[in-house]
Amino acid sequence: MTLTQLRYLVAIADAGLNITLAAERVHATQPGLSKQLRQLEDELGFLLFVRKGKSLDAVTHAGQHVLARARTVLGEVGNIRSLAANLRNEARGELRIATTHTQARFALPTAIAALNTLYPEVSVHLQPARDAEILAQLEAGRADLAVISTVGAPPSGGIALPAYRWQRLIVAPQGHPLAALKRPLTLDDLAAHPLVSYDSSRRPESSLRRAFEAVGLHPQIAMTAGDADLIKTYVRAGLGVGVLAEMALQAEDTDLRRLPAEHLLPACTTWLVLRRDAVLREYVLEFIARFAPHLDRRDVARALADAEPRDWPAVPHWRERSGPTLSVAA
Amino acid sequence: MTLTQLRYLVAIADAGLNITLAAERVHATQPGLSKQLRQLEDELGFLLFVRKGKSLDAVTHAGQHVLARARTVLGEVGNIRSLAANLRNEARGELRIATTHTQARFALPTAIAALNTLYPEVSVHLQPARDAEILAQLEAGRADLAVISTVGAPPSGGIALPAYRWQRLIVAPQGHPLAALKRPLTLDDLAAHPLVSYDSSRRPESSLRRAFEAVGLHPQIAMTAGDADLIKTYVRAGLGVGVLAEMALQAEDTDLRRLPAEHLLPACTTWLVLRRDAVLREYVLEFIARFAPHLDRRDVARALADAEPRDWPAVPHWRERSGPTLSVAA
DNA sequence: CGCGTTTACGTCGTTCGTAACGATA
DNA sequence: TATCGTTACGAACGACGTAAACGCG
Repeated sequence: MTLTQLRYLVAIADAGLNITLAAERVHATQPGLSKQLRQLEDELGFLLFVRKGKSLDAVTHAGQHVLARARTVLGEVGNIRSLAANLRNEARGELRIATTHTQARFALPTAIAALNTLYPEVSVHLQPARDAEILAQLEAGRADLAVISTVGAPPSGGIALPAYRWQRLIVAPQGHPLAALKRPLTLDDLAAHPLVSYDSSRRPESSLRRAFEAVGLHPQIAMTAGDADLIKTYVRAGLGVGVLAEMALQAEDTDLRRLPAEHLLPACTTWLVLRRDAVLREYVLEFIARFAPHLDRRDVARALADAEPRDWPAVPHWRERSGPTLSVAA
Repeated sequence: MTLTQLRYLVAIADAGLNITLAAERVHATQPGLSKQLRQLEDELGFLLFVRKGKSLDAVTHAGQHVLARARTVLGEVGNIRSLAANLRNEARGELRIATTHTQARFALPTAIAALNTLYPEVSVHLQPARDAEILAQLEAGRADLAVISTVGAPPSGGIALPAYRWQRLIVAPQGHPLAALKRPLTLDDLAAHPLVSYDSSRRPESSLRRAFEAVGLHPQIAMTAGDADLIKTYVRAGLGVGVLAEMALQAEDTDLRRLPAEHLLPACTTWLVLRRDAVLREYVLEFIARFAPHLDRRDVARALADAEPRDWPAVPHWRERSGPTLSVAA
């Protein structure tokens, strides 16, 4: 068993059992991977993949276990490398962030821009994914950092640092009946119109649905998208009333009427999630400091060491996020 | 970085920084280890050991971290190998048990003998150590299993399975004043005589000392040993009154008078401690089933998966440990 | 017929052991 | 002087890439 074999193994798994694709990703040739895989299987004495003809068809049950172990092995090897790179003050590296489209588009840019000026040799890789996949990406080692939002408790499966809190906004095109309301919006008002919101509100446990169901209402969700820009587009097209994150409404969206919904929908918290036992490169700490400036660097280090959540300083609201970091944006 | 390099690295650390000794243990040559170590250091870009002249003098601060990571890497690689060996129904293997002399001498033999008849090709390796070291051995991966006793809570740092409970006995030579007592023994009686007991009772937190100090007494400990046989020998020689585990007094010790001490000293629990996330070979589960027959095999598997202690069935007392397994002894 | 995997083969790099050297106590 | 680590060298192994063959859709 060699580290190369394990690396090839997870590359094949991550490439969807396509050896040729996996070979490209690890900068090696396809026969090389095939051979190493076979050797590993020979040494272990059982098949890691089920073959259908010549192709790989599925991961064996035993293969699942081996894969999981292999991932932690490679993770720890990566940790050793990070440790070394930190000691060496190595400026190059990469930062893979798994997150939602909303965060990537509206919340992360300033912090990433700031990071880029400080560490121009660090290549940032944003991996947009659906909520459920984000933490899986993190745990599988395909991301160094996850940025994800919840309504209540922090996400489990990693070390969660609270970044900021935010509210949802209701947006309607000018001239829409709701836009002309003189009184505060109610859930009944909303339930009377088709809604346009995020894909995640399709899930029955979504906080949007639950807010309605708590008072016996059933929202009519006309359409969902993963992307706030799409939501805004369809709201403009008159498809319905938009429900989206306040970060997603920018200064130039003057044609949309923004209706506060703090009194209707619970606040969300956006979390930075790190793998347990991960050694972070210096620039990752720098990024965290930019993205969540209210967190003391030592608090972050402690959270990583203790591997247990602790009491954090008050989490700022999105609107309160201070100017200095914002002005760094290119 | 290769697995070989990491294996050599921890071998050198475990050999007390003696490369020659480490080379023997990994069945390789000394120049080979030297070279691999240097290559690893070159790749990481810093020294793992501080050199004094040509010899290794200490582990670098960074080296400590790398060592810890390397151990978990090798542990996971071992887990993969165990997984494979289990699937293959491999009968060969080794079982390294870190434990105290008392357990090794009086509690483990029947279970080990039973294991040996079932799995003659498994070589059992007993590693006697002092209490504090035992769990360290386990966590460093130098043992597969720890057997250790506590008075109260289970030991932390691994998954603890309760094996059995036991009491301490007071032993005195025939003719000793205490041996002639007609009434139950008191702590005052004991405090009046020099005691001979285990090394662990030297520690101020030892349950023996605390039992005395709770009533304002200070025992006079004449001598300690790690070894019950030594304690018995010195009790016979008249050095003092012995305080030892009930398992240590056997049928042939007719010349010693045994005085119950349940009412004076708290009961002890002996635990089987496993590493978290360890893949156990089949024969280890078999051994556990022999040594702690009251534990359901599925409970053990669950405890390993959940990694959290749960409620165990009633833990038997040493005297109640059933006959069937005892009769298997060779 | 194209895509993807396996097989075959030649080259290169690396590891490993032996042997000699060097330093340290 | 004995012990332990380093350097040097040669042999053998193993990994890798190229090229061709094989199956499958």
